[in-house]
Amino acid sequence: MTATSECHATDDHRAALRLHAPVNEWFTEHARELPWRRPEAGAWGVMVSEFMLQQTPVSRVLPVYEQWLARWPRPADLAAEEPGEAVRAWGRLGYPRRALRLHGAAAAIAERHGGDVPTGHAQLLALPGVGEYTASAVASFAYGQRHPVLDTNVRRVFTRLFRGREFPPNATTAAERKLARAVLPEEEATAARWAAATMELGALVCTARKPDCRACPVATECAWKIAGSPPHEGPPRRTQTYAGTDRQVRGRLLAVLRETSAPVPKERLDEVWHEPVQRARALDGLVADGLVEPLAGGVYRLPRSRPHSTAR
DNA sequence: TAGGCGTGGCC
DNA sequence: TGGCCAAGCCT
Repeated sequence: MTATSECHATDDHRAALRLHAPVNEWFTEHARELPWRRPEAGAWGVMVSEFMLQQTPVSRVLPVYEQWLARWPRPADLAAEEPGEAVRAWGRLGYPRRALRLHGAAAAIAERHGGDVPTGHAQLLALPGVGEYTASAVASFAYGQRHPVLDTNVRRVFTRLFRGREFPPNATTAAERKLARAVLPEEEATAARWAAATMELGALVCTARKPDCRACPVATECAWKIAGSPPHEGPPRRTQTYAGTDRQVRGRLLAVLRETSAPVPKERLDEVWHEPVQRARALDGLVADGLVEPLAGGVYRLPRSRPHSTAR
């Protein structure tokens, strides 16, 4: 570690001290009322919401979240269910492997943690589908712990505020983690609130396309705004193609199976895509992922057997 | 570590 | 219109 970078972190830390109060006060004033922020949501509600919100907008999560919590109010309720039912209830949220992983996480919680969402960051991280972000988010939002929470919103806010650039790098860097830790409030409850507040600021004000700097509580401190809001430089931001990809085929195949409780003959699945090689590859991929269960006689259904070990 | 993995709304 | 974007994870 060079002296220069140590100094940089210290400078960031000093700069951040002036930001904690205005950002957290802005959050008090402007935070959206979301069901997983209600006290009665509990840690399980927080965890379910975090899985569903991975790469998926709040507006589309809301109805599915309500149905999910009503049907499976505790981890053990979901764990006792067929994994295919989790995939079905996932509906059109996208990335259905998340449904399978949430089911696996519920099973692990039931088996390893007595049915209660664990409080330790390492225990959370060991659950299927829980990465660095989700473990920190659950520990922070559900249990009020002090963790750097680096999601796409926070990365963008910090990049603008402290680095003077419009967008963060494609992949999260060690420098970003260091920065997030350096600017984290010392006091536990303040840090947990800061995590939620910086995320909300990124979601509502410091947005990717049209940041509303007039509404920003720390606009006068923002390095990017002070620099004249220079446009993004460097490598183009990673974007995803979809039309014509295996993902689109997988989506169509799974949509058929979600809507049918009885096993579906392969001929019915063949109707969703014209190109046989890609169609077969997509179906094989779904089977390999445990999202589809092949039965004897060329029929398919959502998985009944436990597809994955809950160990990790 | 780059790339696979859904879906839909927005401008 | 179509590229961009949305509270990532996993290999």
